[in-house]
Amino acid sequence: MAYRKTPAEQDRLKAAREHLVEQATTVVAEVGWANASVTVVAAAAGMSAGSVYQHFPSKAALAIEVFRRASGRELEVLGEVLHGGDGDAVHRLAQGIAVFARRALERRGLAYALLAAPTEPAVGEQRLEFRRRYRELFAQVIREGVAAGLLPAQDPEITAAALTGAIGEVLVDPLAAHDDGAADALVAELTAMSLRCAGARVDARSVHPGGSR
Amino acid sequence: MAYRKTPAEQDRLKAAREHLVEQATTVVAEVGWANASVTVVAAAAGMSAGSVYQHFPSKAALAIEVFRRASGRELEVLGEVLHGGDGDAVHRLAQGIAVFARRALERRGLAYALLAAPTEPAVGEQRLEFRRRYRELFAQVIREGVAAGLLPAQDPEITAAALTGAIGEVLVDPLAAHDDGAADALVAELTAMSLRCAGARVDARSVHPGGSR
DNA sequence: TGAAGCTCTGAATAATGGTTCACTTCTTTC
DNA sequence: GAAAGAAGTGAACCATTATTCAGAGCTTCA
Repeated sequence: MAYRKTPAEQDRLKAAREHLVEQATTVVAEVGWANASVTVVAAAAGMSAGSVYQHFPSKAALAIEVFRRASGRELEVLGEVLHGGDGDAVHRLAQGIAVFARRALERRGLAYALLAAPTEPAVGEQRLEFRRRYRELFAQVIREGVAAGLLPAQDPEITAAALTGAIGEVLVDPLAAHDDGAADALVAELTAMSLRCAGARVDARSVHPGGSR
Repeated sequence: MAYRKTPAEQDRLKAAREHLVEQATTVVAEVGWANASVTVVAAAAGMSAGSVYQHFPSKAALAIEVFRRASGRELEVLGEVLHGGDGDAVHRLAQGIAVFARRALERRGLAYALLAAPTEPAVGEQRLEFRRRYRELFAQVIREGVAAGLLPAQDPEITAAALTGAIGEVLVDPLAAHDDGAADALVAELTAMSLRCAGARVDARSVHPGGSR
């Protein structure tokens, strides 16, 4: 046997795969899923179409990886703020929504691709899956808030679903727009609305539209 | 000249077109946009694939017609309840949401296709367009409610967008599910949540989960 | 250095599904 | 009933793209 993959070679492959995923993410953020063909994505990553299949068994698999990574990051950040943050449940809820919205508005192309852009069924399923997870995160905080007497009795799953949908819908237009006027006002209004939605007594003081992460 | 389209013949053509649109709607409701190929839809309407092009210049045009009609009906019903209904703005808002949700739950397949099922870009654009219109309907009632002192100061456009997204997201799972358990509870909870969202003081008495239209 | 075995390439292939079109069938009118 | 012209048919056509694969070029190791 005259050839065996050396560790360095393995690293190189892994790095190439990484680079491919990153570039694919960029392409998707720029032109949307529909226009991100294998050839275009491969070219952006500086490789040929055929090489993509060295790293992924199909285009769908690559698309899923791109989606999961990007969405996973957001989910993680949201989870940290909602459950690892400080303050009571309502405060954390407000913070979480504000952080989420801000991050989205800072990466419009990507956020739009993840939230709304038309895509192949495989990615659509991921979207549903991740929405379910966002919902679960929200539901936990809401349950906590209800238990602490900060929020009125309600079905936390429904409010959580509503928040997930509401945030997405409120952001869609601003994300598609080209100017980013009034991002602060938007975030403040969205947060206030979300708190009402959950039944928190509106207390503008508990919201700090500042720090964007 | 030995042939001229007779009125009866024109009617027959119009009826055929009508039938095509209706059957296409049924097919879409049953199998989703993705599986509603021209051949399948044509077969359902009892005609050949080629004949579809007698009535529509392209598959996309037919899909758009199907979407606009079905969504248009819902928009109309919602508009009637929101603006033509009786009671104050808050009451009408609650009624509108309840009616919308109920109608969706009674036509799950169609509602799912209109609200969430993956589809070609042309229909996706229609979806955005119609969501904008739903939003506008909600925004008007909310403005009215604010003006009447029934709702707190807020950006009606944002709350309206939020309601649009929230209702859709809350319904997605139940629409996809096969049992229709607890539809009443769902509608009641959704309505209450929506009212909180708009900032109405929750008054369960103002909601009548009854009559489904 | 050279054999072995890998990665990379990109043109060829395959599959899907909308669209066309030569032909058949039906309607109208004289 | 026959000519003129429209509607209907469905198999062939076409466009688009994901996927494959034979060959070129590297990397490893004796």
